[in-house]
Amino acid sequence: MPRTELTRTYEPNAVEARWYPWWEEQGCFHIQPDSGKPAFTINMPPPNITGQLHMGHGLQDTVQDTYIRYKRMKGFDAHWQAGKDHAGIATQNVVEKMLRGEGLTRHDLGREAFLERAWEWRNKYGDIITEQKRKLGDSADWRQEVFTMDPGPSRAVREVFVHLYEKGLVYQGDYIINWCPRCHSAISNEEVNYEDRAGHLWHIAYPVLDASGAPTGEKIVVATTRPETMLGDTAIAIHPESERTAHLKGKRVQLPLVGRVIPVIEDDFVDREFGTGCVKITPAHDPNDFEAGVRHNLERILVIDGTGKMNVNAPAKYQGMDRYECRKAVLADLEAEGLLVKIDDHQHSVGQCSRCDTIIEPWLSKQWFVKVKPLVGPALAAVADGRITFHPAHWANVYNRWLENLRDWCISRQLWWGHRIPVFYCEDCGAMMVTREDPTVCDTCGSTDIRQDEDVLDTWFSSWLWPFTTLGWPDVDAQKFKHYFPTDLMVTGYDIIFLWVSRMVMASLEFTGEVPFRDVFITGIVKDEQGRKMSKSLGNGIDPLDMVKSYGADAVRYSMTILNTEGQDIKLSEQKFELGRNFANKVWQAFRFLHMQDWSVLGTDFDVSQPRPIELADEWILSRLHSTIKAVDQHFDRYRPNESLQAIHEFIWSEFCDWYVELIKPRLYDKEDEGRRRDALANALHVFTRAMQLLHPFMPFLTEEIWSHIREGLGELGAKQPWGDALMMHDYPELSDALVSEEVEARFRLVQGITVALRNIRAEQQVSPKQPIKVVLQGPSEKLGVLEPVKHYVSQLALAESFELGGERPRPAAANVVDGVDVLVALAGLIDLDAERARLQKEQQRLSGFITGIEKKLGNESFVSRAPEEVVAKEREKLDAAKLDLERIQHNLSELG
RNA sequence: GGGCGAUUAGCUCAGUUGGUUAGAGCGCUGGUCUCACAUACCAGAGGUCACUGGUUCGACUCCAGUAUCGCCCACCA
Repeated sequence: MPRTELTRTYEPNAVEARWYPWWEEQGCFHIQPDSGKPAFTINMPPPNITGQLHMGHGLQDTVQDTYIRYKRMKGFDAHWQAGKDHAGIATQNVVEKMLRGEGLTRHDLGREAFLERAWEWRNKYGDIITEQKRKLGDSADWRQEVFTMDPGPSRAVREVFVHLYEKGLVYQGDYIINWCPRCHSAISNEEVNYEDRAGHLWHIAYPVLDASGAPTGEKIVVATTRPETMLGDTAIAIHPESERTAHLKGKRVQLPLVGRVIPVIEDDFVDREFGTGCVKITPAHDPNDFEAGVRHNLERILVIDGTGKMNVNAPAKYQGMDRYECRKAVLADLEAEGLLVKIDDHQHSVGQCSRCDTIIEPWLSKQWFVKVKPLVGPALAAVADGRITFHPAHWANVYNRWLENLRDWCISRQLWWGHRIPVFYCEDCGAMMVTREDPTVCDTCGSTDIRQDEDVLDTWFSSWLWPFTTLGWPDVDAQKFKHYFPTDLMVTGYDIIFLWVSRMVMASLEFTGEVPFRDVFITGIVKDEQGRKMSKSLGNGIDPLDMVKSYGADAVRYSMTILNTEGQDIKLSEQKFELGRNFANKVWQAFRFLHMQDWSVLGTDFDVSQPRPIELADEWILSRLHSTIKAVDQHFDRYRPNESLQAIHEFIWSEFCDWYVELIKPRLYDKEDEGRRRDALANALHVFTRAMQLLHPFMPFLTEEIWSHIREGLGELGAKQPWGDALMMHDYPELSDALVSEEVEARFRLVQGITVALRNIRAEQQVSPKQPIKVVLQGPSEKLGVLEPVKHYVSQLALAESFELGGERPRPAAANVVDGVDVLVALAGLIDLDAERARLQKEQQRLSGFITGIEKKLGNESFVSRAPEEVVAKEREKLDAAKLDLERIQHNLSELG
């Protein structure tokens, strides 16, 4: 049967381009809700439609796809729910930028036309990121993809808003929110990034007035980092029990530059020690001051508008100035009046908009909020009682702490792109209506003059519903919802535990009564080589698509998986992808070797699913295979896919390639005996195909390619195999405990030990690898008995021309001791006696130290009496074995003279 | 100010419930272009597990404290 020739090294690009479309055509990714299979569901964190693939996806998609493929092969109806996020602010920014290029603003277009442009943009560019994800091999059923602004999720958002409103959990009110003067919108606490900045603390003197309103000459000094806000001050606060400021109680002061007379109030939020002990109060521009204002019924004067400019409430000369321009002006004017008494350098944290980095203005405005307290308790309970488990577990602390301190969530955004708030106002009577369907008449006065709230909802207001709205909720009878919800696994970085994970739990419990997912796999963050976050501004990002092109998607997946050790951030450099490329090539080479054998010997009844253990090497590799299967499953179960892959790597590279393949070569090359050739090849193919199945979830392209060559190689036989066409649809190898044998592995370890000892002698004595050596083994008969049937393994692996068990000692000889067996190499004339002596002496020293240690331990009465019996017994065994080895070493030393 | 994480070989990191005089990859040294693979093979060097106490028969592992680094949270006017 003719076979396609394989490339000399693995070339991933062509392979990957071939298999992805084929999988999609074959429907390999399709969900099967009717199959009767149990569901396994992961909800893919929906990328923004403005998103570009970055290494965070490289990491997280790899983890998710690996689990999806693993579970699919394990017989689950694996559903990786894909979707995309409309990304309110980000998208609106992009579209507005595009408009600016045309010399337009969104206001020029008007709301409707603007939204049309936004949809156009979404339709044109919104799928780029999912196209990129395909390059990684993501095996999602893309037909199921959902967009946050699709009718389904939109209906769900509205349902949820109305539900919460009816329950009193959504309310509107005037509060201090984080305002971005560039986005012209409120944002939530979680969308503000704080950064320590060097600033100033300006000390300003406010003249004190007497009862008649005349200046007493006394001044109160307050300190501020934002002098421009003083224009909106409506009080000065002191601590009620502070002696330092007691004399100011009940006084009034005149606000400089403005002239307003404002009271001194007493409030214990003031820190007595800090600064002068006096605080200026600006209720409209500071959250603390706002609270104080509520307590003391103070006027709230907004002096900055939504664009960051001073408004009509500021004195005329400042009106229209930008807030920072105004700051300068205010300072200059205070200085001129002699009221600026001190300027200190001051380090303080400044909030910035996470979307555009503009400095946030705490700003009083009317917004919609979610009352979160009632949602927190159930969310905490779900983790506390184990319905949800974090991996690693310590992230539950972060989750808990955040929830415990959660403040109400500002959900209204002054944007156009997003889910419009379903609140309607009657223009005639002012009645407010919050409804599931758009009202046409006012339910209070019957007027038809109705206006919808201008604002849209925070993007996260649709995201927090994602695990169930993607599956059809609020239609709780939807097949997908019933079959796939609650989902099984959530994979994400620790940076969005607050923004997303905890909110999904709250929402899910409130609206479905169920947890959204059972396990949360928290990955580290991908950093650059120096541990810095990858960012555009630093230019230190590594583009996953470039890496796919240079090293192959499987290599990227391999490296991201293997580097993803629990709880650690990943320090990434391009070089790290060589790990994956090299391993892919190693697997390829192993297959090339099998591929170039004569497969016609397999006969017509060959069944690749059957092991064929004929001799020790076969039994050993099967035992190792099944030990590996067991380990892989266990590590998957404890959410350590890196260790699963490590185990597979070691099995293939260090065990299959380094030992098994080397050992079956003589059998494969046996011209005389076709049966021997067949058995060796059959078992090797059996083991190798199992290994490909194990590896498939991690490296799908490579393994699929190899399987296709196996299929081709088997010709008509291929069709008879119990597996389908696509490797990815195969069953995962099942563990067979019967094939795991510690006794077999122990025997093989002796072979390995002796082989290494001989190679070591070769290296130390600088004997060319080509030069055959004469070997004699001396030792206990049971050990020699074990070796008897497989001594050809050793002579083959170490190139021994003769190999005697229990023969006469050659003199002079290089010697090594392995597990009580003397490994002696006749090296007449060639031996470097000094090197040999040095090596033996070193070994002697090591053993003596070892023995002393154990003897000390065993000499300790408390150890013997208190340690478990088996531990003591093990120590005794170790001691005996070491003593035996030491004796032999000493004997060999004396033989050297 | 509070919390979390890290500290193990030159580098990047493993080390499962305390019981091996500590493991891997990369790098390094020496030897091999051996008919699957130099993106490889063979052999080897290299660590008082940050520090100090404690618990224990026994600590890289558990406890307390210290130091250094990193991250998160917080209403430092």
